[in-house]
Amino acid sequence: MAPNTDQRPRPERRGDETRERILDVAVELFNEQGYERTSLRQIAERLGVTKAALYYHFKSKEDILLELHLRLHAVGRDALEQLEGLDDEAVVAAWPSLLDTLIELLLANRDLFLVNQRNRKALQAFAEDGRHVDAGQDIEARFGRLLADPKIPLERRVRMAASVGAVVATLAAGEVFGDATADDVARLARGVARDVVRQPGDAL
Amino acid sequence: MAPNTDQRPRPERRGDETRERILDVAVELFNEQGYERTSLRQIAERLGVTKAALYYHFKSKEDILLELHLRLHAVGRDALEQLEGLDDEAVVAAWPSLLDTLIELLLANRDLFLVNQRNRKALQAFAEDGRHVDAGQDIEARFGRLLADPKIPLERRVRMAASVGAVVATLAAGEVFGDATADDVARLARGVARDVVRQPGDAL
DNA sequence: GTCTATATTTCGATAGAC
DNA sequence: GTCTATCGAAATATAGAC
Repeated sequence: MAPNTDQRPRPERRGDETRERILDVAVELFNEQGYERTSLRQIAERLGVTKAALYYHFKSKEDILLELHLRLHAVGRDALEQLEGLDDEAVVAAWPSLLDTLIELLLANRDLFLVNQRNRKALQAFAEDGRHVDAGQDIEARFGRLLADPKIPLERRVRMAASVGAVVATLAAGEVFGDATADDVARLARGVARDVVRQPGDAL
Repeated sequence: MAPNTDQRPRPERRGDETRERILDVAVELFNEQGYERTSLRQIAERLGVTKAALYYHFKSKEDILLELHLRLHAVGRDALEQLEGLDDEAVVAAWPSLLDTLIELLLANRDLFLVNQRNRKALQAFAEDGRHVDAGQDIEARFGRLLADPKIPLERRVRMAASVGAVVATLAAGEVFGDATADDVARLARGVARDVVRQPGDAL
C-alpha cells in the first residue's frame, strides 16, 4: 500500500480523540449543572485546555449540544427505522416492544439521554432559529404527533405518554436505589411499563 | 378606628399587585424558554415596565425563581403536613391516596409545577450556594430518602418513582391531547397511577 | 414605585503567535 | 492543535432623579 500522502492528519487519530473527550466532559457538566449554566471555561478547565482549543473542534457552544443530540439519534436510529412507513395505529400495536427497546437503550446511554431530556428547551430554541435537527424524522416530534392523533383512543394515548414517563423516571432515578443492580431496575421497569400499557378492557 | 398613620403603604395594595404580575409573567416566560434563557429585560418588557422596577420588588433574579419555589411548597403544604411524623413504611401505605392528591394539585397549579420541575438544577444550585430552601422538610429530599430506604422492598420503591413519573408526564403533556378535557386526563391519570402502584402479588 | 443611566461581570467568540 | 490576549454583546445589578 502506498504511504499516506494526505496532508490532513488521519481521521480517528489524536484529533478526534480530543473531540471525544470534550463531548464526554460536556455530558458530565451539562448533567451536573445544565447546558446554560455550564460555561466553555468550565469545560476547558476540567479538560485541562483553554477555551480557544474548544473552538478548534467545535464552531460554537450550541454545536456541542447539537452533536450530543445527533449521537442520541444515532443510538436510537435502528429502532426509529423500524417505525418508518408505519401508520400511527401500527406504532401503537408495536408499543410494548418499543418500550423494551427504550429501556435497553436508556440503560446503555443514560447520561446521553438525560442531557437531551433536561435541555429540551435549548435544543428546540436552536431548531426554531433555523438550525434543522432532522426536521421530519425527529423522534420527539413524531411522538408528539402520535399523542395528538384523534384516531387513537384517548386512554391509549395517555397510557403511551405515561409509560414513557414511568420508564424515564425510573431509570433517571437510577442510583438512588442504592442497592439494586441495573439489571434489577431494568427488569422491574419492564414490568411497570407492561402494567401501564395494558389498559383495562384489553384482552389477556 | 384611628386613621392609618403608618408611613409604609399598606400591604396587599398596589405594590403587591405588581409583585403578583411579575411572578405571573415570570412563570409564563420560564415555562416558554426556561429560567436561564429568560432575561429580566424580557420580563420587564412583557410587563410594560423597566428592569429597575423589578429590582424594587425582588432583590435578584434568583429570588424570583425562589419565590415560585416557595409558592409550590405552600400549595403542597397541607399534603406534606399529613406526612409529618410518619415513618417511611406508613408513607408507602398512604401512597395511592398521595398520588390522587398529587394529580389534583398538579392540575390546579400546572404552570407552577412545570417551572419547578424544569429548573431543578438551578434551584439546587442556589441551595448549594448557601441559600436554604427549607432544608429538612424539602419535599424532593424526602422523596429521595424514601426511594433509598432499603427497608422498603425494591419493587415498591421503583413503582413509587414510576408512578410519579407517569403522572407528571401525563399532566405535563396536557394540551397535546388536543381534544380531551382536563377532567378526562385527570381521571385517566388516576387509573394509570393505580395500575402502577398496585404491583403483582398485592392482595386485591 | 418607577424611571434613566450606568456600573460590573461574564460569556461566547475571534485573531494571531507558536 | 493549543496557546495568549482581547473583543463585543448581553446580562445582572446599582445609583440616583422624579
